Amino acid sequence: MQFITELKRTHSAGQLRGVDAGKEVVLMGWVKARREHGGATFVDLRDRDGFTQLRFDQSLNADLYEQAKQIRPEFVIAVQGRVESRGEMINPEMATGEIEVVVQRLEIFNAAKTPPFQIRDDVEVNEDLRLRYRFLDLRRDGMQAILKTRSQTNRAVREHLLDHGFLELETPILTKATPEGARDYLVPSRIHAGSFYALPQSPQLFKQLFMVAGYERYFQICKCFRDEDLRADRQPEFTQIDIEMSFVEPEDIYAMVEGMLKRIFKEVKGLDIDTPFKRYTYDEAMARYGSDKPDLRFGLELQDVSDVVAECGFSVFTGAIQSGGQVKALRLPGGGDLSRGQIDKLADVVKIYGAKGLAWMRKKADGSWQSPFAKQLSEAERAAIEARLGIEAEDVAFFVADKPSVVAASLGALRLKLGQQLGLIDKDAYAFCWVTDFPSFEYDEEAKRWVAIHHPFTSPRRADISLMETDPGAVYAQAYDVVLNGYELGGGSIRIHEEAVQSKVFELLGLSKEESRAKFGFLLDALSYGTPPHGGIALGMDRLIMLLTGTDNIRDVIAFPKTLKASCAMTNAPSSVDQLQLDEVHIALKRASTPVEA
RNA sequence: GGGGUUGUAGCUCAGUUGGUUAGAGCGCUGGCCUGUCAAGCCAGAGGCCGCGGGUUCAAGUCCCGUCAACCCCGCCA
Repeated sequence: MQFITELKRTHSAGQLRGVDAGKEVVLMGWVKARREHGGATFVDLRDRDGFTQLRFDQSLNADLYEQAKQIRPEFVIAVQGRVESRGEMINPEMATGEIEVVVQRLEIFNAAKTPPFQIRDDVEVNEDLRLRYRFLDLRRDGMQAILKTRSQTNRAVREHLLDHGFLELETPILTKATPEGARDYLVPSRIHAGSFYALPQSPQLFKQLFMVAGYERYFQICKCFRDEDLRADRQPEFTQIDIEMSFVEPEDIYAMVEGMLKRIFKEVKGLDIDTPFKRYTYDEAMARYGSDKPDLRFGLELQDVSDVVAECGFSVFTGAIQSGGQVKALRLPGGGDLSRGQIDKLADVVKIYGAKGLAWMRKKADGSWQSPFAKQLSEAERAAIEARLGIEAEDVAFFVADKPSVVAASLGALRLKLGQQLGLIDKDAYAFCWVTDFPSFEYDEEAKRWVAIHHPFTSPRRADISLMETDPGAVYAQAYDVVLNGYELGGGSIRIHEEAVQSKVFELLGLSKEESRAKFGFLLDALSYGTPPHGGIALGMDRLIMLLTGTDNIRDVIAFPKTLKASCAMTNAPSSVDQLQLDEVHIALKRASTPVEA
């Protein structure tokens, strides 16, 4: 025995071809399948490269044939043998199908219990079981392909940025809690009783300080942490491609990111994507798509009909307009065959986003309207709506009347729902765009104060700086998102590089001079010691991999993800800790916690 | 914090208006088979119907609670 010390693996399991016939080889890997034929046993041997058929033949070696009978799926074995052509028996379906390895020597490194689920892509398995046995799930071809794509993407990012003069620099994981933004993950300090580090929500300030320090072009592929509720595309810890550049304006960032994404798609998918990307201002995206991350793979744009129905007899419309709202519509060409039941289901969609209801009309073949509110409109008003929306016979149009944020959210969601339901989305398309000119601030009704929409270090447009004192809601930011197929792939901004402007923003956000000093004194100091104009962007690596691999679940692209409740099904993190550990970090629990099995 | 879906064999699921002994495919175990291709044929084992209450003569099925996973709203500078 002692195979591993005597013999080295000569080939991977995906490597051998017809021309290799006659070679003596050593393969090591996992048993994917065993087919017993009474006198001959075939074993598919898998490694991360592929799989190769092994043959154990009773007539050639009876002892070995008996040994092979104990082999089961997922055993890890090593074999030495001779590559033979399969002659007439070639399997064109598999890469190594021209050959098989006739085994002369076998060693079982490790037997395997019957796995809790079959290791194959075509067997559906409950996700929580997959996550509990993630080390088995990750053996599946599909998962291996995703993580290989992830590795290739990392490589393409690094090569591209290094080629363009960026330095890959690291920033702290143990850092300072921030008053703005997402909830922080906290780490108690042992040495400083009662004090806490926070895990970074992003390396935002550190990368700006690299610019202050004169590094000019920085990037990092880094973990970020946000303690907020999760979604299909959100994890508590996620990976970001973090970029910052000095002496730039937004156009420089756009060009750089477009070049990088072009390279990624070329190297990873072999696809040439079109650049430059389309551009929409935030206001335009919201108006036309009801979203700041529009899915441009299909049409169904929204239309404002407020002016047309302002004087009509339908109080749902006029009431919304009179209280400062609007009425917008979405025309569905050929939607006339939707049933009432289907329309009711669509009404449920808009209600999720706060719409009180979904008004609709259908233009029948004879030109008349079928609609719950048709009678409330004059003939002229109906004609004006038809003209505005371009309604033709057998079209349906949907209307939402409410305040603008509700109209956008609900019709935007309805648009996506219809796009998916009616198969309007080309699954192979990659529709990129930039969304630019976000508002800088919005008023938080609950907190009764202004908050930054992007982050407090984002530079307002220079012309808008004076508006900060008079009309903060009218200030637009030099902020931009890059959007792909309805996902926010990344976002960034030109940063404030003047201490006076930064102080003004802190003031607007309700931070006193003392608080500003306490929380961000180091930043204000830095801005006072020679700071270049600078800006950057961060791209969500996990979402990028999702789009590159065609999954809609972020857990599929993370090797060891958390569940929706932010726990790890495999390790059972988070778990309780010993009293001693708590004492060391000066923490007393409010009430005795239920011990969690670690 | 709120709304929704799911939970039955190792896995994926079926299980009627509440009614006899809870089924299927895959997997597993054993047998047969020398050219299979994530084989085929035969046989067998395998069930806390998520958990706890309740209604009922009778509950996998109805009701209440609870746990877990998932999807969404809020939240995510």
